[in-house]
Amino acid sequence: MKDTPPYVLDDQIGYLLRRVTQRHLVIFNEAIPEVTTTQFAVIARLVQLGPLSQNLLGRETAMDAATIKGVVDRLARQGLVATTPDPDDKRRLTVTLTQAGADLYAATVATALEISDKTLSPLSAPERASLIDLLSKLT
Amino acid sequence: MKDTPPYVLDDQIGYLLRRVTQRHLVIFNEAIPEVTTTQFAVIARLVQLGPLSQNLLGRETAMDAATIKGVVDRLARQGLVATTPDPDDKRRLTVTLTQAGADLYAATVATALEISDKTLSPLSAPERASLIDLLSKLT
DNA sequence: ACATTATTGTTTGTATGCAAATCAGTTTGG
DNA sequence: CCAAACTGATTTGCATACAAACAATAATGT
Repeated sequence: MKDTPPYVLDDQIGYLLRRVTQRHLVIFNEAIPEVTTTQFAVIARLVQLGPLSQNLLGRETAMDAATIKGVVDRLARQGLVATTPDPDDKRRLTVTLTQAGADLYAATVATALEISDKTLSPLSAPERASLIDLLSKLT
Repeated sequence: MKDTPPYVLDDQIGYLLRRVTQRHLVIFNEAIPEVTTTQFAVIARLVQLGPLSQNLLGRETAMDAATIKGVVDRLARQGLVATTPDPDDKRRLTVTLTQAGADLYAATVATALEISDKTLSPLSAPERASLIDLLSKLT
């Protein structure tokens, strides 16, 4: 008859994820204060995939419809994206990157890579690759 | 002269952390709908450390003063913790686990461990240990 | 003793993030 | 064809999460 293992908060995957995320957000915000990590993810997807409907953009960036709406609204307020109605489907709202959005991406993408590097800086190169690989499997 | 590596959103540590966290929150919420992950972390710390001042409790659970206040308020509303003024330091608010809070912890801690397991279920045992170890280094 | 500094807690504002309800528009099956 | 099912977008409500400003209290140094 085995004992239940003790519950050590600091070793739980959820708690570790939260703390590492916190550290990453600080690093990101110091390096690119103009936008948040989620906003940058949206911009990166628009660069990669071109204009998308709002909900599809949300799915491509792992945000539900309510969340992506808020993010797109704030990006639009900053002039980084624009929304236009879709003539083929009157329900759809097409989200497009503006020139200002494209410029911001061009100006910050190298920094974004440095941010990822800095977040992983306590790890060796093989450890970094291993962590990315392991996290990818948990998606 | 080297090329800048391409920016692949899906390989960025921040994006992966967000997605894995999302998956974990779903698993947690299905298994223990009574409280959130952060609320459970607070309860676990109170079990481990006993009554603490609100801000110290926040530091022990990686939440700033504003965040821990909200979490404590919601736990108190559910009757899982209670707050009492500290006679020795009139600024301090001591947060104590109630009997209901202790009961909930006792009833759910085994499930909480299963949640961590389920979150890590796509990984082998050595991979799980490796991931926990790598994440711990990024705190 | 007392002015400076630090700490504790609160409040406001902004930004995710999800659930659930709702409305408009589109697709599909019989 | 047309009712039913589905999809896109919006809104509300709740729960983190942090920044900044504030008031009350405590600790510190001279």
